[in-house]
Amino acid sequence: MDVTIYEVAKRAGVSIATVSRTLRGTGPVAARTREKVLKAVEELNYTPSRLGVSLAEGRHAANGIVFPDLAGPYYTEVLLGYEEVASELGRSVVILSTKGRSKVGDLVKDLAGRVDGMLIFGHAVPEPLAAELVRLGVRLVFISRDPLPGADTLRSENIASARALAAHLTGHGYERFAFLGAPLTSRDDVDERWQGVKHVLGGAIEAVDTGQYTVDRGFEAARTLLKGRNRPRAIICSDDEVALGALLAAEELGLEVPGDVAVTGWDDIMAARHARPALTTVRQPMRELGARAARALDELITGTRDVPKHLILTTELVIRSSCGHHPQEVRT
Amino acid sequence: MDVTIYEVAKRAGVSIATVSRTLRGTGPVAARTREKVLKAVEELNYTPSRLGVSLAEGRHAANGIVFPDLAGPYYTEVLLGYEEVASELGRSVVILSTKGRSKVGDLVKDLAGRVDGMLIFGHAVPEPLAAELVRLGVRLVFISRDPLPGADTLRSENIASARALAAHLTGHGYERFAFLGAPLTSRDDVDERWQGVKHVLGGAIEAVDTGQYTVDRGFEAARTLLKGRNRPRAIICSDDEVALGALLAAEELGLEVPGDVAVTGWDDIMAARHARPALTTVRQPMRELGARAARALDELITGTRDVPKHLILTTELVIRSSCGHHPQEVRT
DNA sequence: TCCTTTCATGTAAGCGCTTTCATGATCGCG
DNA sequence: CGCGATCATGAAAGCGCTTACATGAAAGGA
Repeated sequence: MDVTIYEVAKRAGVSIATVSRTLRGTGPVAARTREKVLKAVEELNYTPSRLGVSLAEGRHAANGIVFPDLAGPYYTEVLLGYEEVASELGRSVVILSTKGRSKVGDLVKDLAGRVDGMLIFGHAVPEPLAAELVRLGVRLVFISRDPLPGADTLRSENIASARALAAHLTGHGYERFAFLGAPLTSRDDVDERWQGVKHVLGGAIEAVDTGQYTVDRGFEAARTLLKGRNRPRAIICSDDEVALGALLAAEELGLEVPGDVAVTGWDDIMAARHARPALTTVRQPMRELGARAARALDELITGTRDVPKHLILTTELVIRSSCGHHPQEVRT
Repeated sequence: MDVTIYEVAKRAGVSIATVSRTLRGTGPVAARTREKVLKAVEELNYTPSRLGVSLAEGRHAANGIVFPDLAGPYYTEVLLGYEEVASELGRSVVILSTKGRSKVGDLVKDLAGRVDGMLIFGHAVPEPLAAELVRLGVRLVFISRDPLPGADTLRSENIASARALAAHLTGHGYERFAFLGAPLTSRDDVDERWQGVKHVLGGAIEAVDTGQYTVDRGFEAARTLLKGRNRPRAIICSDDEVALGALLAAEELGLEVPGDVAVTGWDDIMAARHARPALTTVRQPMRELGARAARALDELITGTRDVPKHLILTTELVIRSSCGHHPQEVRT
């Protein structure tokens, strides 16, 4: 990768401006000259340096994405949608995970210096840093976060689907509930889910902290809960991973799901579909989230739009067997 | 992000060389001068342009990764391990998916121009392009691919674990087998798995094509197979996703796993653990693969090593309930 | 034939940063 | 006191590329 435009120009017997014009199609080039240039390019196997192009153009042709941790299918699916659209738009995707990293501020700013804009997940970046990035004029789209002045936000709908989920469970006749995976911050996705189910179930539901939204933490908290004196008839979990943990706990304690205790999740990840019983959950349009984020960012980067936008994508209740028996069981 | 080193230099009343020296610690700077520079940096909120630094240094401080498609937990886990080590080494990670993309060659070369080296999965990149990248001097590590002159390769062990898996199944007394998910290319991971089990089972096993290694394809092929006249007693699957499809097929046909038909997978993804029955599989050290790839690439990039290396990481047979009953069942 | 327009091409100035080398000042040693 | 070494700093040259603007040639129209 050591050939420069100067060598191509010399071999073709033209100026570097003509080489650039030929390759980029930005100006007139005589047919014969064009042939000479393309021949030299081929012989020398020349590919323009991304660095040189980006510096000269003043743009990186790249998008950043910052997430707390890629572990968990939710983030992966969003990344997939994001990368696909970014690539269609001619941009690379540079990733950064912040979990367990020191000097997050430096890492994020370094990333900002490499890309034309960034997608940031919820609270992967602390509030003061988020505000600073906005102030610095970085083009930003936040996912699953309250609207922030100067940046786009994008999230999935939580409250209505949480209400629908809770209503569905009451339709099974259950009267005592627990919400596993209490919200860690206010106004984030999980808090909205909690608010939604609490709206329907009121005093019939209590929130139980898991600390993190992982299978292991879900398992531990559910085991403690199910061994207690006040065992809920149904456990509504913050997300599918916590729900998978709850399924494991029920299994270990010899409890039937949904016969003894119903369990629901959120996200509709692969493992939720393949668990037995298959999890009733709420499907998030994760790829769509990523794709929409990439398009929103494109508008900001190209200057097509400079007024921040706040989008909410719909979610969908997915009824499977973990919440209870249904008169007409369908294949999951 | 518009502040340049010239503005900092002007405000501090020094040259840009002194600003650079101060920030990078590459040469002597008087204490008083240093204070003036740092003050200016703080007041102007200056962060060096990644582009400028990279062009001047002649290095990108970034690693690339090319995969066929991120869908499926296998790739995600590798990416996690890779990104973590790359970040420790002060490098960003730029991702590229090649599935369904036209002009893969251009995309990959563009990526090569943005990074100091790349990790490429198996056959995400066609053979001629792989050879061309090597010829161009790109620092490369391939995962799950036969040794290629001039590049590192890294893979998980397949044959020995496949043999162990097949031997375990014969220990259950089964005599008729199918291998679901026939190899698409020779000498790749799946081919090695097939060779391993065939070595043990010989004429007692036949390979069945799925076309792709997905749940849906596994489901279709397994349904056809299990409805046929020559139903195997055990299905060894190329990977966990195909195996999950086979579980679904058995379920739909009212067959008990492992009572009527045993099923095994490969990878040990989350969904394999949470399926019921939980899948017997072979655990790939996916994160370790990614981490090792990042370290190998670092050696090539820094020039610590310039002789290609070929590594094989061990895999581990994980016995769960899908292969048959065991005298001492353990929690999965 | 002359003038205007269009095509084609090259020169030069950046884009933002790093670093080599030259220079001046100061300090220490003989 | 003079010389050599060390410290501190700035000027200049790139790193690889894009593109505005100037210039010459050719073509077309009056």
